[in-house]
Amino acid sequence: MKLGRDFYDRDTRTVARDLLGKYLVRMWNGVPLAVRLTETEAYIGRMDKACHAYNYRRTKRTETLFALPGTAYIYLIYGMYNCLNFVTEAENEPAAVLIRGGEARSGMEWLARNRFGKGPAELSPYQKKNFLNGPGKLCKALALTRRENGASLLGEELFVCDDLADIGLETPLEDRETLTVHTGKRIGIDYAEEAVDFLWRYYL
DNA sequence: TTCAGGATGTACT
DNA sequence: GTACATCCTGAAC
Repeated sequence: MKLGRDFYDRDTRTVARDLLGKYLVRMWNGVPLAVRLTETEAYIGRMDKACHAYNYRRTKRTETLFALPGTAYIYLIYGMYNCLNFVTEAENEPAAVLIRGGEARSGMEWLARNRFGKGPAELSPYQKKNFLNGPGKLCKALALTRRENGASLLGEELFVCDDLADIGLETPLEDRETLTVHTGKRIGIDYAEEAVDFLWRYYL
């Protein structure tokens, strides 16, 4: 089933946890690229110094964080990489889940081409091991850039579902096993004072 | 396998 | 001008 607005319209930490094991689907040249989500982080503007919209700071960049839940927030980081987030909680409550990592489930040809400019068979062991284990890597493989900032997650082009049958594929048995969710401190936010210790990173 | 260093552009002070 | 929710390469071990 495709996740609807109600899924995103909840506490951001709950959404971040519940997204683990779900499938992010990106339509690309008429083909579904599907990634099983394995790592997420929560960012909550009203109380979190690590959030771009901390204390409701509203700028051109953070505007998307104030949008309806179920909106994609994509920003440029370090001048060359894009990071994908899902906007959560009520409209005008700036919060989102950063998508930090996943595993390829469908559209491997395109994912590999987008990521490394070559086919899956040509990838080195190192490239396979580090295929989608980072927010910039995931965006590159899915060809997501700031052009998609503000896009809806409830349409046909970009969405999340809990079963690969939703895109006409079979869900692997291993994906049906009980999930073990780990929590930890978020990555790369050393500047965020007390918020560096929040255990708002979730991973399988 | 780990580490240092560099790439690169924009948002915000 | 400074920092940034990152990633890759090459060298050392």
